[in-house]
Amino acid sequence: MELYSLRVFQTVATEKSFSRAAEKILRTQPAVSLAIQRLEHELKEKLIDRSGKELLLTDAGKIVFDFSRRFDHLAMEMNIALAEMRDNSSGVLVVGANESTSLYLLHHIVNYRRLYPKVKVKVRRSLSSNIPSQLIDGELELGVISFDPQDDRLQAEVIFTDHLAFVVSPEHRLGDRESVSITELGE
Amino acid sequence: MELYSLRVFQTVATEKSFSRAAEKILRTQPAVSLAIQRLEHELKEKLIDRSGKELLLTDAGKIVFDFSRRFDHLAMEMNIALAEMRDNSSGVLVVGANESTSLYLLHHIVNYRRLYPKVKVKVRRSLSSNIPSQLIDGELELGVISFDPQDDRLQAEVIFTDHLAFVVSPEHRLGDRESVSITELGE
DNA sequence: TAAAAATACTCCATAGGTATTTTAT
DNA sequence: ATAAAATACCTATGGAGTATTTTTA
Repeated sequence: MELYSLRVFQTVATEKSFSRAAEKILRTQPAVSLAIQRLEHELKEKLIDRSGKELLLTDAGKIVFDFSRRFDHLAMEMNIALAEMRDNSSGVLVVGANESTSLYLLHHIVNYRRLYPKVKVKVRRSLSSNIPSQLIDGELELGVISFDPQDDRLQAEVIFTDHLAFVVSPEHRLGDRESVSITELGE
Repeated sequence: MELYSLRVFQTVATEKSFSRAAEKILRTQPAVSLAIQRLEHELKEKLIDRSGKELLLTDAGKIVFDFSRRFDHLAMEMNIALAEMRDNSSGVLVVGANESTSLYLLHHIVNYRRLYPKVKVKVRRSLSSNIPSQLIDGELELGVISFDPQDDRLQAEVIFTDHLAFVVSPEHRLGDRESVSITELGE
């Protein structure tokens, strides 16, 4: 059973006429007749009493009429729910990143836009060290950095893991070392 | 938007796969793909995120999924309501009538059966004068008589009005009368 | 590379239209 | 006799199938 048949039936019931209903839903009278017959056949119930002077609903017809209105209401409710959602899902998402990290961001933006095509994504070029404070200030919604921000007002998630190779001349002070820590490089 | 599309979407969402959903609803995978695309196009909302490893619903998808279940429940409720009604509308209707009144009954039986094809109508041939007491006893549901039963345990409704012509020889005692009352005939 | 989904195309079922008949008042 | 609904028949839209390509992990 489909919503369209119920809407046809609902129109016939309210208009109390097949031909007026047909006019209202922009169909011909035979199309309406057949739609009602199909619905009656599907539900295995006569819905309309065509015998009397004015068109009347059978007991089953009254039940179906009642439910067809409830189906309509539900459809309307759904549209409202979707409309409300749209107001919150269309807008701008500002992401902070710098030249090196934005490379790893691209793939995620592609995925995000598939999900929310209505949201405009803005990538703001920003000094890595400034990104945490900009997030806290609300200037950015998301930021990409290559260190742990260590701030419990922020939530961090690893999106990419990279390997850094340290290349140096054999004459250099660290030239014969197997591995070097980041802090040693800072010295 | 039709219930079928919602059911297809619901199946895809629960199965988390287009092909498994197709199998379940006895359709091919492309048919399911297109049905979802039509629904998305109609609602102007992406419903399913196909990018990730596992199939996920978008925000709109979650809303539609929720409503599709409510639509299902409503359809089920309607079927239950109709089933309950059927229990009360199938049975036997016993009508009492005699030879002369049953003539006028036929048309009403035809109409009644159009309304309630499941009810068996039995016409019991009965002496007119016995019908009121049989109705009171519950042996009959309805009776057709040609006089007012004058009993407040019974409800009477005129279903036909007839004219009786009195035909008599001109030699007869009442031969020259313009009109004759029923009581005079009884004398 | 393998799976799952999307696309291309073809076909056919069925909803809807036109013309007409039947029914009811 | 008239108005409304049902029926007959035909057409065409669009949903579903098969075959294939594209995508993504």
